[in-house]
Amino acid sequence: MDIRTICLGVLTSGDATGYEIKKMFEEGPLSRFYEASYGSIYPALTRLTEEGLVECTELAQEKRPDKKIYSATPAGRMAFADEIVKAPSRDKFRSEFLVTLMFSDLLVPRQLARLIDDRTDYHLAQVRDLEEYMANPSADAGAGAQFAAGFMLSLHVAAAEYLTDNRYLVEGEALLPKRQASGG
Amino acid sequence: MDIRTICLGVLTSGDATGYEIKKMFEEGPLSRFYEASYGSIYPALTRLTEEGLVECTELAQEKRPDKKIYSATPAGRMAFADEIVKAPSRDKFRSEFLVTLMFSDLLVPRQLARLIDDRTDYHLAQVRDLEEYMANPSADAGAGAQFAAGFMLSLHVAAAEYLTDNRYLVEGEALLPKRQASGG
DNA sequence: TATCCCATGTAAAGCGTTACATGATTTA
DNA sequence: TAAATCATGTAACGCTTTACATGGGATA
Repeated sequence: MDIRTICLGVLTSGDATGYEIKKMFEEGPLSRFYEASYGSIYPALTRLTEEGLVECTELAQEKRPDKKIYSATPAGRMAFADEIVKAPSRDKFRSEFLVTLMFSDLLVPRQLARLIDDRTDYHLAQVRDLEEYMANPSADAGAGAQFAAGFMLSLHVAAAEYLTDNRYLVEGEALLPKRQASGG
Repeated sequence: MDIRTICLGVLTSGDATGYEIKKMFEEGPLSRFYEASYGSIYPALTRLTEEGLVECTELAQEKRPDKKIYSATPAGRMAFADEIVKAPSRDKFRSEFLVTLMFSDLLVPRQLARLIDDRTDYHLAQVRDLEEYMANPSADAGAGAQFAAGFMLSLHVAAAEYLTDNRYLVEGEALLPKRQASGG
């Protein structure tokens, strides 16, 4: 599913400008499992308009570019409904952190400890954010958004716990490479 | 970190052909958090060779293309060591599944149930695979590879559990949209 | 006899980001 | 006075996939 389709889906739930859609990719549940830049959002909206899947109402503003408010057309709603019933593709996950850990024997103990500390803090920060979100869900958040947020929350909890409980597996080796080799 | 750098890292741990490197991206721990096709691997190896970071020994074979065995040079090892100490970029995670769930009100209950069933099965299959890997680690697997596999295992366990325990949150709404709206 | 495994590689196309261009208003 | 917010958009570049090209041997 490309950014264009996600934009269409967002507009199916309510009118928005390109700027506001960018915000949704930066904050809120969507930001946890999708990213998009202006360079993909604005061209997507232009193309969706050309294809008749969304409509654009321009709102004149002084000292600023006109605000372009997009909304899904009936054709757009149908096109998105057709997309959403398709089987979703596999999750794409790419982790430089885990690659780095696979080669952690090239790091000195202090670097490795710092790496794992930082990553643990990151997951815990996500946990805090998501718990706050779950406690005070935004008004427009449906059951799906909350479910997705809860899903991500459980992953971040698991990640932080795993790192805390198992870091010794790599740190032990980093601390004692010579000793282990000669101690057998 | 691009595919080229990962290839260099793999060759730092042992000689391999392009075909074998592709296998590592399809099986083993690396496959759980990185993907790569021949179209990126072969050009990467060519470029690494041009830059003097890897060396190539051709092994003549009958009725098959010559096997090209690549190995990291001292310069390559140093270049990779420099890369690996850099702070890894944030994990990239993109989930069409979660996007679909955010719009689950557009699905009929049977479609939604099927979607969640399939995804739960997928995570449980990954759990089985990873548990088997952890029980019988391949000979070349270092502590880092096992740590990474354990990390992914804990994520898949958490995902499967979350789906099982919380699917009612979205399925309840899909089953009773009219009733809830009129039930005050 | 069909499919998978081995083994290499290229060209085109897709999808996206980054950096640039513009500029007033509010907040720290 | 520096930075963030609002607000749009384009062009160049980067990275990767997909599809193509080639073809024998082993396995089911």
